[in-house]
Amino acid sequence: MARKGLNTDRIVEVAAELIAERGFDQFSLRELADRLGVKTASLYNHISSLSELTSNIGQIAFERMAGQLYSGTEDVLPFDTLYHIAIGYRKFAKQNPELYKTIVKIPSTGSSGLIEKGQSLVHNLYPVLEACGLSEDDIIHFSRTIRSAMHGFVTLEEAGFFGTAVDADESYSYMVKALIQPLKTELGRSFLYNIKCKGS
Amino acid sequence: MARKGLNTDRIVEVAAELIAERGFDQFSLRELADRLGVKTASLYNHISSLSELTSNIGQIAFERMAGQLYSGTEDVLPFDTLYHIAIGYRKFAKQNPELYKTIVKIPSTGSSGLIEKGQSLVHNLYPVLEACGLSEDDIIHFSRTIRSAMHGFVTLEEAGFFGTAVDADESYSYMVKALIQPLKTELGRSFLYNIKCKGS
DNA sequence: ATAATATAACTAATACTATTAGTTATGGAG
DNA sequence: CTCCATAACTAATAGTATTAGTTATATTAT
Repeated sequence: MARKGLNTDRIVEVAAELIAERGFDQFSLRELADRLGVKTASLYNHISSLSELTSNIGQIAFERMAGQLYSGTEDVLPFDTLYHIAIGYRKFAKQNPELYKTIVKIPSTGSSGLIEKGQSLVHNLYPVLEACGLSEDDIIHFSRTIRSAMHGFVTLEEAGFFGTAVDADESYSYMVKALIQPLKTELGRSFLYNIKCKGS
Repeated sequence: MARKGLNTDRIVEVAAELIAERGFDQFSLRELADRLGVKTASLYNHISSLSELTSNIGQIAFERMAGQLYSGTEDVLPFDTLYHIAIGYRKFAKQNPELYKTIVKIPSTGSSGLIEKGQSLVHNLYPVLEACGLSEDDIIHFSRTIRSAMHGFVTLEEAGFFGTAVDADESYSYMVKALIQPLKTELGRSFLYNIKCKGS
């Protein structure tokens, strides 16, 4: 009964480790407790439920992603930040498929912490988009667009919805450029504004 | 012990109904069996496992979506098919959130039936894209791009990742046009080809 | 029409799951 | 050194999917 010095952070950390190793679908509190050298019920002194724990794991997944996305981002030319984020996003998802799956499969509790961390992933886009002369609303629209595209792509790819006939790397590159390229030229931006001014 | 005339199709149908009503996370074989007036174990005469059942539900979700997407698509001008599919996709996802969630949360078995039905959702795009003069590869790239964008958008929106400050309808409209509009003009298409010819 | 066979639905049991209540022992604060 | 909070425990509950084995029914062949 000696105390193991357990705390919430350590539990979340080891849980993430376990999910990364064995897969989200295989994860259970029993296995987690085993690895922590403790009985299952003891976890409840530090967490309130499995779904809360899952949400916390999703949050640290986002945090790690953000860390990886923004490391060495200072050297990079402002505009290339867009590409940097887009490429890094999929890279992380491919390197940590089970962790990313956790985000996808989180029960719909609408955890505000998770949502904030998810949104902050593309925060570095904003100054660049401002510099392009996009309005506040357009910045939101574009941000949602590229997040949707990135998230949708890695999700569909991981789930096997893309065939193998055509290289997925190329498709991703195509998609990212189709979204970003127009921002780079006066011509493309006028295109965007045109879109904005037209009715639905 | 009188036979209830049960079969796999009916089970899947009622399961989908149950998920639509009570939510994917609340779904269980017990509740399903109850509604079918049968004991849980009896279901196994018709299905082989829960995950197989879930995959089947995902398939009929895709089928219904395709049905809704392509109903009255003959009247529509060829090019507007693109918009028609994009708008219909999100419309279905919003009308059947729990059913769509099923697709998202399906265990990663890589069911080939599911994958085919998912891919066929955008099949009607192909002739239109061909008519635009896109190469075979570009058609695949574009198809993956718009599927990613649509799927990502409805998933993130449903999960609450978009704030309420800016209307999501507008964002979706923005996204769809940003992807499709370039195909409509010689200028935009040359833009696309340009993208294709450049290295990554 | 009757007998044989396949199988739908059943009961009962297994092995898991998360979660809660109540107990014991430990580490730190006063 | 004592008190108190609480970490870790044991034991139990209610739920899950799944399997094995039994019984009755419906269909098929004779």
